[in-house]
Amino acid sequence: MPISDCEVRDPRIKRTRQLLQSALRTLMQNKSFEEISVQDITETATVNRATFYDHYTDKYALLEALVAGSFQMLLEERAIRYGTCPSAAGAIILATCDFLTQSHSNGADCQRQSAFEPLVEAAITTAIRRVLMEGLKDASPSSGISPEMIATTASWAIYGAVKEWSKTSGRPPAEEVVPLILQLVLPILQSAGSVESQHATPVAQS
Amino acid sequence: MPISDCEVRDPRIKRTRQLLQSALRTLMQNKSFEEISVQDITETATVNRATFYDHYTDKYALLEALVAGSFQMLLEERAIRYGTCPSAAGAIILATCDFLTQSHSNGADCQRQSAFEPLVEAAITTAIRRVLMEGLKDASPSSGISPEMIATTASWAIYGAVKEWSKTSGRPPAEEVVPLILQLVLPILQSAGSVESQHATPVAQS
DNA sequence: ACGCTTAAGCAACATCTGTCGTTTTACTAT
DNA sequence: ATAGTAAAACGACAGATGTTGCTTAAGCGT
Repeated sequence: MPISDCEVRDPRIKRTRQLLQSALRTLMQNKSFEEISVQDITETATVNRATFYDHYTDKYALLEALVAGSFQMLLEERAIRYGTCPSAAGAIILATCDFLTQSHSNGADCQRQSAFEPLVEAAITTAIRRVLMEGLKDASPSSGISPEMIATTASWAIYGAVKEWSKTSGRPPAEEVVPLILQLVLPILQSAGSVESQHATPVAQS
Repeated sequence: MPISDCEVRDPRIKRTRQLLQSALRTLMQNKSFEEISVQDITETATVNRATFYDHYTDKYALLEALVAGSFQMLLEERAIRYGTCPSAAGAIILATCDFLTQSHSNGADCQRQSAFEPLVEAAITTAIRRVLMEGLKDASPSSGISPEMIATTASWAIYGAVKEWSKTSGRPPAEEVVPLILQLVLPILQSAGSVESQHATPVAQS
């Protein structure tokens, strides 16, 4: 039975999971995710196959953990916290752009891989939501909309927008779309009855 | 090689896919998706197992087709088109609410099913995006944001919001959240430089 | 009605999966 | 240091997967 991922004291567990995750990382540089078997993973990780199932229910769970961890780390590296204010939200959007383009160019062709992309999506939106919630937990729900609802909606909107951008062929650089996406997402965040958002904030550029 | 799904002339193909999809439907009333094997599906569909792979790469692809088709049908039943205006957007949100609660109560316990939910999400956002695009294709991109970007962002925001609502334990009835979600999503849609959206439209209820 | 085309049925295959029980080894607390 | 705890290795299992080559039969155009 897989134990929650962060509160791991035992170094053996940490080691094994690390091995499995980096093994998957390595393999995905050559094969597409769907072509990789649990056998492949445990083999290159030098871990017994049965041990794999002590940690993850299947390879999809491993992928989810890998992506969630990587993205979480990226956010922390950039010291992104309390994501409500425009600058923080912009930083989150930029990070998502970087992460997606990076894993897109990762050799793992993102053709029609039935279950691959949807899983990544879930991992990323969850991480974004977490950061946004930090910045919303002290906001009064003046609009009748719960902070959870706002955080979830905003996180999905961000991921959707970035995904749309990342799959555009002749896409502009990330720094250029970030303000555009921000323009779409800010109204959502400002629906939280925060201290200074009672006016409409039209953003009207151009 | 699975052929695109709607342009099917041959009645044999239509028949087989129908059998497979309704077989999955039936089985999901008792077992969770992860517990269902391709064997189970083909068995209850009275279709040869090898034939399954002539139509879908795996059971996840079948699920995706099933969900996409069902949701699409729901939208068409309600005659939802050109989803940009508030009333149409509200109808889309309500439909999503209904669809999610329905499939949630479907006996398929939505515990930690690694790849199940994420896949459903992809199918639904795609369908929502399609409807939204119909209403945006004639909107001038005055804000520098492409209609595709707006449609994608809005569709993800909608799905995220509805999902958050549907997993809330003591949730209000659907009719009650629709206007709230609408309030979050409308600003996105109105970022398209449509004919009559230059004013802020604050919606300010309560 | 007839023949061409193509889907579906069928059997068999190597491989992968998920699980179990047992043994061995590594960490933790005292 | 040592005993107790828990993870990892190992071998083996029934079952599911995805693919292949071949045969049967249903749909389509003439």
